[in-house]
Amino acid sequence: MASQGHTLRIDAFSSITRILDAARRVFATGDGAGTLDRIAREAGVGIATLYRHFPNRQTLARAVYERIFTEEIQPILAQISDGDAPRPVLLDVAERLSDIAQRERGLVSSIGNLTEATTELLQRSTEAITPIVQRAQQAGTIRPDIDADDIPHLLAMVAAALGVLDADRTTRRRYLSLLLDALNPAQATPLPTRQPRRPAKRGPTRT
Amino acid sequence: MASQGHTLRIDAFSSITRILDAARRVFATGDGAGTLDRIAREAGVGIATLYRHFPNRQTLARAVYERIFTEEIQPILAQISDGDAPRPVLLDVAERLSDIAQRERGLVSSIGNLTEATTELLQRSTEAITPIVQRAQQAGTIRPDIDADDIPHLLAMVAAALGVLDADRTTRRRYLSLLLDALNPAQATPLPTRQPRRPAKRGPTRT
DNA sequence: CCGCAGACGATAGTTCGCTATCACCTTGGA
DNA sequence: TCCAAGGTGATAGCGAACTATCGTCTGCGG
Repeated sequence: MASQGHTLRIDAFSSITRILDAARRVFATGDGAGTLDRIAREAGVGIATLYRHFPNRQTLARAVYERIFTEEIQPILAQISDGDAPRPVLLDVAERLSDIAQRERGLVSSIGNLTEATTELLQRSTEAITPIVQRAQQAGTIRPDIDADDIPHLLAMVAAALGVLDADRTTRRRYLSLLLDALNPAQATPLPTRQPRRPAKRGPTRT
Repeated sequence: MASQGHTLRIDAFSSITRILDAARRVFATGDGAGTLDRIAREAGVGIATLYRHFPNRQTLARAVYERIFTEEIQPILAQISDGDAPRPVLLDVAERLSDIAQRERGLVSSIGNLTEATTELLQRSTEAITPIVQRAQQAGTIRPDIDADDIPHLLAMVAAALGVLDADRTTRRRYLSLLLDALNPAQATPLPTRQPRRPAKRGPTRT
């Protein structure tokens, strides 16, 4: 991993970067069954180097996820201004998180617990989230008994579940809307309508 | 697995049962790293027999989960009478599901996507869930734009997230309460108060 | 009660995640 | 400029998930 006990030597930094790039490509290809050996080869490093920086597959996957998060989600949180209404911002974040989960199937299957990983990443942005929650509460658009620390959990929970559900956009909107209504029961809005259904399965029986 | 194309021979049925029992014990022991080899040994069957019935670890884990679900959750759903208020029933189900997830760590880590697995199991009980939702909607305690088919997704999502969160009972109550408020914004109740926080983590940087 | 479909255990083999070792090369501070 | 701290690739090895094969045994329908 890249917890800098001190500064990284530039060769190590370069290895890590190339491994992450290769891992992102390989995880995105196929169903996520790509071997670590292949990632090392595509990165142009030895397998030992890969393991030196990322002790196991899950750690590597989470590091890739962190990168994607930093690119796609952080900027949204960073650019919140005082004028923004909280509801669209939260909805945007949740929607993009579920986009990522839906798009990066292979990656997600190597991450392990997606909800947990997402929660941790969102918690680093507490400074960005806290003020918008507070403003919304003063404006009465988020119930007062919600704590800013709840938001990462709630967003991660919904986004992870929706991402893996491979739900269409309408269904996702539906559940996101429900979440936001939960945050603000006083101003609940009608839910988008539902889609069809799927079949059921079998259990072990004898007769 | 045990999709009966026809009837199971009793020796096969016995093997499956013993494998499931052993798997449950082994998954419950330690962190869930127990080998399939050990499960086969404890079940008193050959490893080939295990693989014959359960093509991989995840399938086996889900079969064990299905059993636990059948024992602990199905009865609750089956015993719903017309007099029961929906809120406590849904809360009870969600709470017990998250109990299971919290208790069966090792099992859960082999299941893969817990939300998905739980949703599928709950969907088999649609017949039990539909009427209580309808009654509640007539009574005005569940918003009319919720569909009974939403309930499995919502319960599974919350229960899976809470189970893995290793949250204390208060925190879990808090989020469950929030879910129920989402179902019925008109009668939202105050949330239980929050607990402390945890630290943050490091990202890969160079300097 | 007989025959056979089909379930069984043993065993061998492949792949992949992960650990360990080691001689060699690069970086960056002194 | 030098040199040691530490990063690097190659390689060997282990354990576990899974696949495949095969000769044997047994439940059960006829």
